[in-house]
Amino acid sequence: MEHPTQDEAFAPGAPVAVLTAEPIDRPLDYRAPAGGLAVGAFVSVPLGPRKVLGVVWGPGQGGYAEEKLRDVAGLLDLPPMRTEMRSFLARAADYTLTPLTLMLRLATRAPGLGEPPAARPLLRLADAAPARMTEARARVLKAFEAYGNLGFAPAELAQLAGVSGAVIKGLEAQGVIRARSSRATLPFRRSTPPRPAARFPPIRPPRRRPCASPSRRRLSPPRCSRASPAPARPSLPRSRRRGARPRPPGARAPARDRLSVEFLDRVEGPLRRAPRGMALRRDPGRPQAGLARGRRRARRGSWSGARSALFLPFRQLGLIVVDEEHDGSYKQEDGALYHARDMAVLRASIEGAGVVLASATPALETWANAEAGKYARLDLPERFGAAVLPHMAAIDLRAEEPQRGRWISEPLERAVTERLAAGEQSLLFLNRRGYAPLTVCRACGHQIGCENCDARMVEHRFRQRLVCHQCGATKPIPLACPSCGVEGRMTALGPGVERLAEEAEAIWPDARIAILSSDLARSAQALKARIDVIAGGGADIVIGTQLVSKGHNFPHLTLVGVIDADLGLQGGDLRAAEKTFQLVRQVAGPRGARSRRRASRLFKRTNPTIPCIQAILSATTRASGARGRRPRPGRRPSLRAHGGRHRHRARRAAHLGGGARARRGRDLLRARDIDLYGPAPAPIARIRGRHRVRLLARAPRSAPLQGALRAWLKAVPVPSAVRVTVDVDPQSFF
DNA sequence: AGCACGCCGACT
DNA sequence: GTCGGCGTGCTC
Repeated sequence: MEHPTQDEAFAPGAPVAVLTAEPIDRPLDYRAPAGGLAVGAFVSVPLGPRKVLGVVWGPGQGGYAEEKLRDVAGLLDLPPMRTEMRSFLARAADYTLTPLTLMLRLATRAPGLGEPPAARPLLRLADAAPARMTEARARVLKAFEAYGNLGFAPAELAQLAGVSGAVIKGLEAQGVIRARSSRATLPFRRSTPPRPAARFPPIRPPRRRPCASPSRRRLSPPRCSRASPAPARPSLPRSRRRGARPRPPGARAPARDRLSVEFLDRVEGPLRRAPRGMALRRDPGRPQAGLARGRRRARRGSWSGARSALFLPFRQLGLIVVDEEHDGSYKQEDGALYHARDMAVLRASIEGAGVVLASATPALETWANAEAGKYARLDLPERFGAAVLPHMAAIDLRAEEPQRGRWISEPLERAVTERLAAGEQSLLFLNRRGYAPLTVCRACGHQIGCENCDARMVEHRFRQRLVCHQCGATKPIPLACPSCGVEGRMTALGPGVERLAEEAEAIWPDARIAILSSDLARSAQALKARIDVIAGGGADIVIGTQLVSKGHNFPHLTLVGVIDADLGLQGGDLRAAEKTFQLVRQVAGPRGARSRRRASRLFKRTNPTIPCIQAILSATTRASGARGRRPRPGRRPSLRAHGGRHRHRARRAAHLGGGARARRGRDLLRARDIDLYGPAPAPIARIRGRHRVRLLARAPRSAPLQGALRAWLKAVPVPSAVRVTVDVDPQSFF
């Protein structure tokens, strides 16, 4: 959608298009109130029985009976959304094929904007049984069984149980579930205290300003006013200047003293024009406090934050730093499927700002962009974080296969024993939570799966339960086979970190062994504390999942053993190799610099000749593992269809790929050089009881991908119950 | 997010 | 026929 200029204004009574943050994928028309409106203004508008937040997006679109238009309810006391931000949201929505309203929601979710999340009490199970039991009601009760009677928001409960809101409402009306305000007493589901109720900004009466230009406030001068700031000074985020976060020795953020002249040249230009900066950090994985502060600060200066910081209303943005740009948590995986790194690049280009993508292990696409000359590559001076390059070796399991039921091979065992003797720390990395990924009956071969998902249940020995890693459902470990009834033959197959720890305890009974796995901590804080203790030398052998790579520094670590690194490389996930490479580098990378020890890494795998492993082993420069591994694959958007819980709908979802109209859709893509594969059942064809299929497209880099996909979505007969989501650049192909 | 509508199967 | 239960679509 074209944007009018910021100065565009609308007379009282004129139809204006207002974009709300509601799930309607276009702006709705309203009448400008007395006093008129400027484009970009934050307004409150009536929608059905409610009043919702919106942004004036342009002149009325028409197409809706003009006499039915309702009036804009009020003008919010906020600076209007700038043209750059509107344009950013529109282009981001366009690029990711996300409804524009969803993008607006991201930009307005910060506290201090938008409606207060109604402090509605949470629903808990009461003692009453429903008068009539139905399939849907049983699912709700089961959800309580699986997750505990913790209290859920209505929508949350509906989602967990896989039912519509109507079911929840019905049960509530019968007194089977009851609302009780207990938000604050929940032990760890919610880490934030209840929020104050009144957060809706006061609505001021419309101003008498007929068609004048919108309020162009004078900003108070920035607090640290320097004519020509050096990049590391006012431009870098406050948290960093405060030194709130200790930086690992291999830090990759621009450090003032060490930046190359070239870097200064490139960065100073934009900063001189617009001396404000934003730094994106990896997502901490829990709700961000302080976004309201971020909003206020962003208008005047700099801010650092996770993905959500992308949508803060900076003015005069000069530089965006994306720290650890390769990190997977920059990819938002539900709702709007965007990659924060790419959106940072987009935003910077709209704002005329510079971007620094910082990483010791760049993502493939970043590497390619640098190779292609689209990005300038800046290598930090070698001595900066220059660890002695760690020694790496592959263990060929064809020769060194451990005994059945064991996963620590001879050479790895010897290496760990050596480290133990030297008083150094070892890490055994295995990306599988729990004790064993598979529980089978030795009598009949039956495997225990989740009832709601087509996934196998994972044994968690500490919890003494089987857990579904897709939906979280749990059940006790059965003694007798649920299929054939034979007792005592249920067997745990395959390794998880818990089982690996068991093996390690048997081998090294005197060593201090610690497991680092996200499900073994009660809260994010507890987890952090635990990691700190372990990293500080509290364990001799650390057994961990990918959690260990999340930016933690293990100064005593000198050995990393990757258990079954090859498993991830042979699955359907084409990025697995890249991820493994990055992970190992992150964990054992230049961080050893401080201790000046040589870190060695051992790959335990069956076939060390696979190119990725070769690349990792021969890595002599920071990113060479990414070099020359395979030709650029072009772009591979993934399309997923959720068919709902009914099998016939799932089947209809699957027919997205067949039929006459679908064939026309396929031709439409092929005409633009885009191939469509599938549909195939998703690797886990059912999650939470919902069936899913997936299609994979392959497009050359030059193809007009978004337009083609949009046309395809229009041409293909998508049944109403089927939801299709498109991920333009998926991180994994699931 | 909340409500109205209309479909469907169970019961009168 | 009717009614309760449920998913779906609409909201300017």
